[in-house]
Amino acid sequence: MNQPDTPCQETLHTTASCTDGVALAPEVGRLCRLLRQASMFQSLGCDEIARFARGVREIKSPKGEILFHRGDPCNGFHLILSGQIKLAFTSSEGNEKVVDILRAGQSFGEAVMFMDKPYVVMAQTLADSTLLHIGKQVFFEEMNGDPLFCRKIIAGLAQRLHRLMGDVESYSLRSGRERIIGYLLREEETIGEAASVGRVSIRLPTSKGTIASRLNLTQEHFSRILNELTNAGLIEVEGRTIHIPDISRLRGSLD
Amino acid sequence: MNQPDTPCQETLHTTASCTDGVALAPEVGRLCRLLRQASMFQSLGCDEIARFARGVREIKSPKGEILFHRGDPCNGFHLILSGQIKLAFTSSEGNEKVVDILRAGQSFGEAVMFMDKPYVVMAQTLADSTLLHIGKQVFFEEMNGDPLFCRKIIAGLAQRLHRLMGDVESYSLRSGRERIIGYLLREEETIGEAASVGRVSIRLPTSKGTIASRLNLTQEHFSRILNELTNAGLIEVEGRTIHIPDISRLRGSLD
DNA sequence: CGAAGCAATTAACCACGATCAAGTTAATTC
DNA sequence: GAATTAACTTGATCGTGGTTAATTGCTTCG
Repeated sequence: MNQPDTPCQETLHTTASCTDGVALAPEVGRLCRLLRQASMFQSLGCDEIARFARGVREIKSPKGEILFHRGDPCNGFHLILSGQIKLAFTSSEGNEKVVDILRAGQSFGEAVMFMDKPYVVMAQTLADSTLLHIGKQVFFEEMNGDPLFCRKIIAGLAQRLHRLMGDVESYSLRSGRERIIGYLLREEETIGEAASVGRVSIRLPTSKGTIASRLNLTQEHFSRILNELTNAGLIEVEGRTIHIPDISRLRGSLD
Repeated sequence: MNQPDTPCQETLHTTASCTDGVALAPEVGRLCRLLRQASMFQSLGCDEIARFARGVREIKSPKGEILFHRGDPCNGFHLILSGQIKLAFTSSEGNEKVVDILRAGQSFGEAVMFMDKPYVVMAQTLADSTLLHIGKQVFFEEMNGDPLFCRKIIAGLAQRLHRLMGDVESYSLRSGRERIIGYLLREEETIGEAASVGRVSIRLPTSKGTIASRLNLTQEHFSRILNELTNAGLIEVEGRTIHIPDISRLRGSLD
């Protein structure tokens, strides 16, 4: 189903040491720029970030590649520079449940790293992607002296918990239709411009099947509900693009 | 449905200052003993814990009382000293979904506290309970100078995330029957002695309806499945006590 | 002691959403 | 541009689990 499992990895450290001591500076500058994408690194100075260099490696991964499976040991976490990643459970019967779909700027795997347990989900690229892998060793060392850095990490974990709680809530007390509408509205909020009124369009970030699974629905059921919403005049489907003629009406259809 | 919402609270600080400077010492000793129940405080010395005193208040709450509703502002977190608490979502139609059932030694509300957002769940006592409320102010101050303390908090959050992921997994790819069996096995593990073989008995921590909701089932469905399992000879139900004649057979029935 | 209230069980019925099976686009590859 | 595969849609059918409602203990309380 997927390409063979051979990520083309190369550590930033290696790249730097190939050139020489002097050439380290621009490398650090790049690392600095890249890591700053994650909120937890934003408060750090370039000199502090430089200390991460030896623990960071860059990963370029084509679409469909599996970054890790459930059960694999975890020795760091990932930060997405570009592309798209899905996290998913896979049951013994082969069923798959997508837990999250992540984009550039987001990170994953921290929680597991802090627990010294193997991964509970698998991660797979949904598009050609480049990511950074930050090794747990360096990371832990850097945490020890820096409570502010710790605070950032805590903030990140708390936010993730919050999101997951939202998922649990919608899985357990919202219908499929409600979950889809909620998804569209949220997607519009994050992608679209502020305070959109009236007509807006959303491009789905990946295949409908994957999004369906993310919402705990089968592809078929997802398709049917999209059809219902179309018939109700709430949306117009055009391939991967969803037009919403009147977003406030869609919002209103939730209650 | 419930008693009026008037928790009988009293700050440990107030209690201490009623007596006098000298009487503060034993109070701190008690606080020390109580807080140490939570893993995040275990690494702290009594002198450090003493600094929390002004931010901690003790809450005695009768069964059925609501500690907070969704939407209430959060200015600290709770540690259960005795009793039992449920966390639950409530939908606009009045449906309730129990997210977790917590016992003495466990804490809740940290994640929300770190995010400066209102509660997303409500908390209600399932039995007469006593808890400590630790104010966010003191807590944050104490974190600033103590990376090890931060590490403990991170560990706690990571663990909670892990648990929640387990819930999401079971909600989305296990059947009701599987979830119940899984629950019984986990309950046996935490309550029962190590490596039990053969016949064991479990006393359910609270009403079947509440546990059903925790497992994303209705009370009726829960009852039916318990019946099925009984007919299959896998369990024997005796009120709130579940006897398991052969626990390895129950385990085996999962695949 | 009986009334009231709550927890639990049981049964009949129903619906949401899954499964299975074709069929249709749409995107790749040769 | 035909061939192949993946993504999506549509329809028929089925089943898990929800809904409703009646019944039976089991407390609690007057």
